[in-house]
Amino acid sequence: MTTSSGGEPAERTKAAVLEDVAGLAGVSAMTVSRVLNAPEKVRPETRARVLAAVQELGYRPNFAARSLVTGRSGVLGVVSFDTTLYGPASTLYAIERAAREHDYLVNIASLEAMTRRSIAEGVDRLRQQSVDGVIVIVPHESAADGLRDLPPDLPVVDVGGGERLSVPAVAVDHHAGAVRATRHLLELGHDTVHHLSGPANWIDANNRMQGWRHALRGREIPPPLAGDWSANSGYEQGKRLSRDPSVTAVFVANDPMALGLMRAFREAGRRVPEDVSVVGYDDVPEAAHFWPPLTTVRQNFATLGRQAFQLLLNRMVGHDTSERRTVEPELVVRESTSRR
Amino acid sequence: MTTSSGGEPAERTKAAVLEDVAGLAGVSAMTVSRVLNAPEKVRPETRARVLAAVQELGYRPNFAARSLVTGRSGVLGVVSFDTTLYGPASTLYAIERAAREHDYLVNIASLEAMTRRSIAEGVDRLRQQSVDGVIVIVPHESAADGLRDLPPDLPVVDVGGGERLSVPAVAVDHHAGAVRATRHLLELGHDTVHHLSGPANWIDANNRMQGWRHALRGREIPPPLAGDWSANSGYEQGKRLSRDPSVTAVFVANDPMALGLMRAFREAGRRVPEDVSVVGYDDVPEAAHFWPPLTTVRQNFATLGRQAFQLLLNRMVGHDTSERRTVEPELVVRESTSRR
DNA sequence: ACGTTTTATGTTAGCGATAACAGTCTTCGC
DNA sequence: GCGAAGACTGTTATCGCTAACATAAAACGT
Repeated sequence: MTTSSGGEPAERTKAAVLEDVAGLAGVSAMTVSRVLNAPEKVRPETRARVLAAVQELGYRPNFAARSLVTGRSGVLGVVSFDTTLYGPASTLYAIERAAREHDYLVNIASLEAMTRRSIAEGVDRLRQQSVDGVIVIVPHESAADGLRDLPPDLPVVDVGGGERLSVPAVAVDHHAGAVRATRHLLELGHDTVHHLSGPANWIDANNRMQGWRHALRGREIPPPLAGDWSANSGYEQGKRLSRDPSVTAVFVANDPMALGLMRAFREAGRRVPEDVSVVGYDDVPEAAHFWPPLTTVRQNFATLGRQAFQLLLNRMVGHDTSERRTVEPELVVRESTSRR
Repeated sequence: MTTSSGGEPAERTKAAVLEDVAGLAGVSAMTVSRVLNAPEKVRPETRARVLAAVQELGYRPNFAARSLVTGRSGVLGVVSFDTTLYGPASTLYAIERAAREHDYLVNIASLEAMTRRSIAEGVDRLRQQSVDGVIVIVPHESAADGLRDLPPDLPVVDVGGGERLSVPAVAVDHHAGAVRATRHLLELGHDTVHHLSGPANWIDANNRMQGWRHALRGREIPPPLAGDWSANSGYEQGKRLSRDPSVTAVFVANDPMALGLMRAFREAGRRVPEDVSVVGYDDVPEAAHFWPPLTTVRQNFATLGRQAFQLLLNRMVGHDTSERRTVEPELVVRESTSRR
């Protein structure tokens, strides 16, 4: 496999390396390296010659070698739970785009479970591949713990992972979002608002529930139900809720569950929004076409992702801010809510 | 935490390297390397000592160094267009899981556009980071071209990228899926079936359209409409279609568009399924809770992703098969279709 | 003109790991 | 009991690149 002593220059057998380019251009390897990394330090003339050689040989720098000597890899990692869910998927996508603009590649590590262990393990997997930094998208209580004892030398940024984090973080202000959703229903004249929450220990679920509670202060607060984010769980809990004739308004913690819930109500003969108003959360692209079109709370995942990347970039160049940024969600009123 | 072995100088300043571990364990670096890569070649006793040293120093192998010498990186790349769409997201997720089981990490490169250029560029981005192989998820006509002139040394597998590909590929048999969907409607007594297709030049869209055409042989084939996969486009085209009273059955190329279309029909006073039957495609998790619950064609993205990874693994160990595997979709009958 | 800076390129020395070969030290056959 | 095979462990020699220093050539000031 090695270039045996053959007197002829080995053709396209092995990928060209720096030395080959240097030879062809009649310069030293170092000069080639400079052309690639700091072109302004090389005379235009030489540069052109080198570039031509690069072109001719189809040379591509060996990433591992460069990484070995510079200590940077140009890759950043994203640890996420279920990249199939709308939120994480959108965030990931935004991160990837932001990263690309800065010439970073993105490595993903999705988690089997959301436990302290598995988060640490995910970060570790990435770290072994020497990523330059990690963004963690784990909207679960366990995130805070999982991030507690990380190697301090690895820049980490969290997305949507709760309050008391030891690292820079970006999050959507779900409390505010929930308050807006709930107030909207109250302002329509409903005496109280029921709540279908997300699964226990999910940060988003908790924050939204707290926001709902907060907005309901001074009123009767009905016991919340919990789903698992799926339309199916919304349907199941919806069937239960639809048996209670006093229910006139429901704030559902995400859109798919709202969809399921509305179906259950409809099947039970309760019209939305005439008999009961429903507000969702997320504003998935389909929400505007649910039946009826869903009033919901829009999260700007693109901004979230971009901000996360920015924060990570800051951390990577040294700024040791433990900054925490917040993205405001927005209520989108459509036709699933109406005056009492 | 760290061992409280006081008095030791220069702790936790630099990450430990092989040599450090070797020193602590009283062996050579090579032996440490062996313990990590071929434990059976080291006496249990020594192995234990080394492992203890690894533990104590919190040693992690330097990926770049290893990669430089072995020529393998343990990373594979996925080139995809829009990882926000249900299909690609699910496929990506499945690939990631399969990869993890085999200790591979996944690098993603999403594309700005689907052109030959941009695909080549995406593969290139990944290649520069020396991925061991690439899976391309680009369900567009341009994929075939984009994959034509790839470096032959890089293992590449395609997912859902059309017929005449120069690389191993996995794909869902959309033709069959569309035939099933269309036949289902015909069997329910509809004279013909209208079609709302995906955007031009998307492989899936074309295949489904062809399947639909095929199933309609010998009958009047109404001119198909085209959307852009979004619920919104389904709504717009639905409005148009709902004005034609002769329409009694529609096969829609994906579920979100079907959702939008059903909304349009409903708003136009045409009941689904009493007046018009609708079949979607994808079976997104929400489809069962649309109103009415959507009859659709289920694609098994998990299988698709797993197979893609398998194929890539084969190619990476040398098997130069240009194998092409097919995954069969399945019709799921729910309540959006009924007898004429 | 001359030393001094500036600019352009070359040299040397690793980065941290593993492959390949080279020793030791056992173990074993007869 | 002694050479040979085997089991472990150690010694180089890279892998491809870039930091840091060294050198040669050009530009500059007075």
